[in-house]
Amino acid sequence: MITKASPQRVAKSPQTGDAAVITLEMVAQAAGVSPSTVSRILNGTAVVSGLKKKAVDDAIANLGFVPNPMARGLAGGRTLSIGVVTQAIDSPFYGAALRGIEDELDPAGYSPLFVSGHWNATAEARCVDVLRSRRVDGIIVLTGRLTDQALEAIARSLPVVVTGRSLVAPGLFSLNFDNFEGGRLATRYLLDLGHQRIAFIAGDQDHPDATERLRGYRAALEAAGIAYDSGLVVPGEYHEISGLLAVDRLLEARQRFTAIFSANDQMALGAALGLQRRSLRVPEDVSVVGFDDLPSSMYAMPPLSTVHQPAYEMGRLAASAMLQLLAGKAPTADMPAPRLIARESSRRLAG
Amino acid sequence: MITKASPQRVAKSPQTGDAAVITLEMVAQAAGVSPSTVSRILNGTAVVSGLKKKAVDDAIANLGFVPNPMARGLAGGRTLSIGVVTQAIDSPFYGAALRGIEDELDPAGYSPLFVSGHWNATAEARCVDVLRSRRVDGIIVLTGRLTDQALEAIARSLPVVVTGRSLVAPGLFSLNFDNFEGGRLATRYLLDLGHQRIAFIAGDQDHPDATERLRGYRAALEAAGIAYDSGLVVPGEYHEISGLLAVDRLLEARQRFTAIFSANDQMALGAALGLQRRSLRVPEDVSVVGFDDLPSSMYAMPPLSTVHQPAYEMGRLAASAMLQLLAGKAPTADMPAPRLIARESSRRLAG
DNA sequence: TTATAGTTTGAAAGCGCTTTCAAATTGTCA
DNA sequence: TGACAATTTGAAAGCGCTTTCAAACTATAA
Repeated sequence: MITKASPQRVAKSPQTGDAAVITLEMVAQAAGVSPSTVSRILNGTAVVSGLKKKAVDDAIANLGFVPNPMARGLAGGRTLSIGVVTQAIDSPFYGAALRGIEDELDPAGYSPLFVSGHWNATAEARCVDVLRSRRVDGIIVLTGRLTDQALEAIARSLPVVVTGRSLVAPGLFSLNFDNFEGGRLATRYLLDLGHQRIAFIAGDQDHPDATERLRGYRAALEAAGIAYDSGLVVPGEYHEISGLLAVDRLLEARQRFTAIFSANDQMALGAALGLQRRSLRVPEDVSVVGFDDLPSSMYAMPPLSTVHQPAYEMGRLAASAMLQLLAGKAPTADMPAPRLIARESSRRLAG
Repeated sequence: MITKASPQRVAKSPQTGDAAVITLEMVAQAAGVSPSTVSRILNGTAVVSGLKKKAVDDAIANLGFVPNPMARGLAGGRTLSIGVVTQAIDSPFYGAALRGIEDELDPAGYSPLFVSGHWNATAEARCVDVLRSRRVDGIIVLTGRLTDQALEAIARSLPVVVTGRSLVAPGLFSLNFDNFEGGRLATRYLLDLGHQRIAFIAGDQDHPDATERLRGYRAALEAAGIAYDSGLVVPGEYHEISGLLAVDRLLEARQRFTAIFSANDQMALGAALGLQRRSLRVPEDVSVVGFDDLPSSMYAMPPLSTVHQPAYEMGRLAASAMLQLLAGKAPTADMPAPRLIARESSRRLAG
């Protein structure tokens, strides 16, 4: 009589050369203990006598046992995976954050599960549902457009870490960069260089970070006794093209300005290109300062002065906060303060 | 007597408002059939009478049932997740590919699991082990440094799709971009513009794609009857800084050249900066052509001429090939041919 | 010494699903 | 109409782990 083979039986691990699919039960047998004991040792759930512990550890090492996360998840309710709702996985800014998350989660045995929300509340909600259906142990939300209430609701069933806003709720930790201070810093830097007419290319005003940066711009102006001129502020969408268009608008409106502060680097780069198209040199004719300090900004032409936003660090902090949340502790992470990086796209106003 | 609550019981889905954790068994009960029948309908494993099917579908919809992937994975041996070994999740090039993968996998109900190999064979092997321990259904390897044999070995236990090389093996599909043709195209473009002394900034020579691009460069020169001059070829590491350093080296060696072809955009941008530092204008004094066509290259200063490499498309194709592999079909995907994108960083040689 | 409390350990019951196997149902042909 | 094959369905056995519960053992007190 022929019995059908069990489906998808993994043969051999080509890397390690170990035999296939070692189960906890096999470890138990090899160590001469019960499966419960092996599980306890694996999870540190209970005290086990030194002798048995050693026997089990040896068996695990010898057999090359790797616990099956599926089974663990099913039985224990933990999947050792963390959902990450990002906005655009291919954005230079979020990319760095994702790497930070990965680097922090990996040593703890957790794996990130990235999903892209595309700056869209509906899509983000769907992402959360996907993550929930995958039974992630927690969710990290990188900024995004979900409402605070929606986040609080998620936090009722799952630990949540969110960046880009300040929110206090049970089961939720938020990690906010001081965008106001960053905006203020950049503007004051330009003021200190003697610039008085500083244009501002704003980000999407639905975003708290964009509005905060604008607020910082205004605050610095005010502190310097310079009246706010709404004609110098043009809206943007955080993409290069917005920066280019913004310059066109400013120039067509015949605005006078000697410097541009852009709410992010991508728009700053677009603005630089727009200026060059109009035969205005950076920084000789117009100084440009960005925000974010993307890795490539250092190599832009000219290298871009900008407010450094520690995306990688932010990812690490978010992940570490999540780990603390999962451990039942109250996270303590705090974002570093904004720093201005002066490069060649800005200079002292001549005359 | 007090019984402890089961651990981590999810309360309510805040998004949908549905009651918590509907199981297949509850669906079966609601529809008045056995769990087996529900499973069969879910997976299309067997024919089920129209009546029962309708009852089950209704029950699923009413209860808002979402199958638990853990349980599915445990029982069925499928996890509906695909491991993706990428090199740097925050690289502009790979970012686009990852998005392509995500976009293609998502509608099929699969989730990608991204891990970064950091251009390091050992790290990549570890990544594969992590993915295997997570019981992914297949692995997509984006280029990387694993040997062909290592990949073939993995393919013996798991379907594999690999980009950046041409490899034929059972259970494995490879998707290669024609880097040779790309290199040839860029070089010929420059030759057609009248350039004769064209410097080449090479990528890491351990990479087939880098060596292929170099080969294309040489082939174009040869076809034009121009002798290959190794003094015009400088090594690089695919990062901006390499481009900058390469220009320094060329200039310090007093090489004459009117154009630079860089094996990727990042180095091209670095080179442009290096040229500017030496008071050489792009494109007036030196034409620059890159490779990749990163999204930001369009907004570089000046906008960079480059060989378009369809990273997003590549991701989609890789994912779609994986889906076909999983369905037991032989994938048919093929990469689009290289295209040259002429922008402002290159121009006809004057005189 | 025996009774009692405190520890370590194992047996066994799930977690939510898939899949086998056999039973029940339906259809077909003599 | 009965005998048999073909089809649809359900019962039950896992998948590999965690966790409860109670048994077995050890230490302490009377």
